[in-house]
Amino acid sequence: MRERREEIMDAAVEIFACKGYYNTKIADIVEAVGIAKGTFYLYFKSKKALFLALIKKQRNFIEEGINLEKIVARSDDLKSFVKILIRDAFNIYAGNRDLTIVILRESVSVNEDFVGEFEIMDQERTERLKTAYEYLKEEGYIDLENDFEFFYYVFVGIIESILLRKLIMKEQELFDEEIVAKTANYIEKALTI
Amino acid sequence: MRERREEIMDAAVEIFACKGYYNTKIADIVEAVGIAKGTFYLYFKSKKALFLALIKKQRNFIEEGINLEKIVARSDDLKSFVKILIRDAFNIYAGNRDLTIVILRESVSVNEDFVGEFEIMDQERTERLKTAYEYLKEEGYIDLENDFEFFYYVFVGIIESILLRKLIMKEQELFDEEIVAKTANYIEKALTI
Amino acid sequence: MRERREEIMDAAVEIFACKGYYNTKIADIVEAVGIAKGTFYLYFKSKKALFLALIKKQRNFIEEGINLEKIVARSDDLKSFVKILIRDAFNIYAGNRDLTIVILRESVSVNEDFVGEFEIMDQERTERLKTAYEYLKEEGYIDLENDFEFFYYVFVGIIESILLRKLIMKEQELFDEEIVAKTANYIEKALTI
Amino acid sequence: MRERREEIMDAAVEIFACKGYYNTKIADIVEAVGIAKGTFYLYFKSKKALFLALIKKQRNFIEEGINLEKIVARSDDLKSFVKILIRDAFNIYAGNRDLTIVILRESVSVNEDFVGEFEIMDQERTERLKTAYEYLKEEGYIDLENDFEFFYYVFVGIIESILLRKLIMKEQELFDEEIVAKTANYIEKALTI
DNA sequence: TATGAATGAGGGTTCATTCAT
DNA sequence: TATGAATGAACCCTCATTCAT
Repeated sequence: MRERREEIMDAAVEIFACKGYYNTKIADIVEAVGIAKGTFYLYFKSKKALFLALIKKQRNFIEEGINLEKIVARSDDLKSFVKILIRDAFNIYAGNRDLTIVILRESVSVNEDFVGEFEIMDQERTERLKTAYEYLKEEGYIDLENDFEFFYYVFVGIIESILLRKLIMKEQELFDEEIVAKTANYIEKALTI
Repeated sequence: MRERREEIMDAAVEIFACKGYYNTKIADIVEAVGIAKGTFYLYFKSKKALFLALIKKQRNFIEEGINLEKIVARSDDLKSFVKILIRDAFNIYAGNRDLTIVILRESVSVNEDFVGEFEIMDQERTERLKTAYEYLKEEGYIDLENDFEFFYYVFVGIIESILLRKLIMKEQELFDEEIVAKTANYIEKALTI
Repeated sequence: MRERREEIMDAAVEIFACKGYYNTKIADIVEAVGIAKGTFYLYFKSKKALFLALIKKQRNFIEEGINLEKIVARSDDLKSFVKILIRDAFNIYAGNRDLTIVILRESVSVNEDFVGEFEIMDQERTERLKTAYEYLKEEGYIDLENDFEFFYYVFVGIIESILLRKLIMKEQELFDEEIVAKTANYIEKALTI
Repeated sequence: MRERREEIMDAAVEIFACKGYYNTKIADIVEAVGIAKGTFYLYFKSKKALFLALIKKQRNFIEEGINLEKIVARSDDLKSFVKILIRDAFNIYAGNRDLTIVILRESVSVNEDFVGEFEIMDQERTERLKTAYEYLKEEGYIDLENDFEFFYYVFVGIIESILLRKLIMKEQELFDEEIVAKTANYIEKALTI
């Protein structure tokens, strides 16, 4: 049954989002799912393996949800590019609210077991941003003076800051078009000479 | 002996920064300090109490290190205000690198026991930023359109993003004047119409 | 299907011989046989029952393979008697190498559940040796001074010592005629005045 | 406190001797000693580490208790040599009855974790026996025809057989001089042409 | 103030066994 | 007869905290 594995991951995500990785016990998860402890270990080798599966899941969501080529095709200036990118990103996050919270939180925290995975996630993000950055520079949308390092800080910083507040506040309408527009606007201004 | 308490906090900060709160054992801390386990509990009621003391310490550093009135007095436009504020902030963080790492990480993570404290820290920061925001608006440095929510996102997001990368990368020259200038520049642009 | 039961026992013996009773999981056995876990329990009430069946099997091998009356009929002095007995014994063991290893090992080890069975096995062996001992004494092949206790120690000790080394070393030609002759020779000397 | 460690080892040996390694729980041991579970782990890293310590202990007993040079000095023919050697060996075993049982049993059983240690023990025994064998051959006490392999089988087999029965039967007077004399006698006869 | 041996609740994991299909 | 997902008791081990010295 493939569903059971999903069920466990869903329950785990919810609890992890609420209590964090360390404060979540296997007992909590299996109770939430309504299965016995042993059953958990039919689907995951360990608590750690479960978490790694969650990281993988989020990576997949991002990989599937963010297609830079499409964004490029649809955009014709910095503002529209940023807007589309942010809209896509927010859609992924809003569609996986708890998972996003979990990954965001634990990636900042420290855990030897996951550090490697989170580094890979960050590298992938850096790659994506680098591609975007090169595109924007080539098109003349941003100036040569702009350095990638700060391009990254501005993008990642502002978005993560918003995520952290919005997701955790459990607001209903996370990311309506107004938020998207505003976010895009601020980022665009920061990146324009 | 007040020093012994400081000694413990210093050792704890160093280890927390490296291994995180949950992976740090009291045994690690007392070994680093060179005292017995029992001694630890003469100075701190519990591991939790130690961490709360660290949060308090960081709050004090910030409260002492950031004096908005002085910044206001020294600045005469948006750029100079932001620059001074950021320089002050970076000075505090660079001067307490490990503590900053610890607080930054654990504040994003979740722990029922500290959630309240971190909320207070965030409120204090919000107050400070609000004060700054009001000042800048009154002076006409930023436009009425600007809403505080995004003012906060831009400020906090960009700075925390930089902190996270710079502090953890263990770069030697964390925050030289060039970084300060650049950071101020990007933030200023984001906040200008 | 009687064969399925045999199949399980054969697979179990092989794994028990390699990993020991406690380190062998039902999962290992059913995987080796290529059946489902549930199927195992159609043929054996429990892991313990499986092992008891193996003990029984070895008892049968020995009972069928060692016929003292025949040995008596074929022998005409101590040396020939011992030689035939040992040849027969070694033939049984070499023909059921893994089973012999398993029984030998676990009989020395302790397990409440099997202690009774192993005691019966030992009693049967003691009976056989006693019969042999009486015969040899009657025939005047060994002297009255010889006490049965040591007769047993010499026989059982030397043979088990050889078994333990030879079986486990996985030598190809376990028990050729030379080994038989030598073993018989040493035992015979020990038992002769 | 060095005594506490000894206390745990003593209790463990007694229970291991009775129930075997796998059927002995840490809970059994700490209950016997009258300490809490956590205390056990102050003295031993794990159950496995405890057992390794027991193996080490037995190796030390043997190393201290069997001094071939002294035995050589005291003996003037095969019989006296064997007798002294056996007396010394039996003294060690009788003086550490339970430990001897435990080691004897588990060395025959299989456990990946200890296999290496038991191989070392066997090598040491083989060394000792080889030394004895060479000495006896040089002195002309045993004939050149005698091969070491069977010398080992006779010695080790007979003694272990006796040990297994005598120790486990919990007879009071394990190894009086009569047993020693008899054992020596049988072994000597087996090894004489 | 300082010690460090002792505690024991609690967590992750294993695995023989069951049972609905 | 055959399956294999599900079970849960039981086990090893950790670690924050205590307390007699």
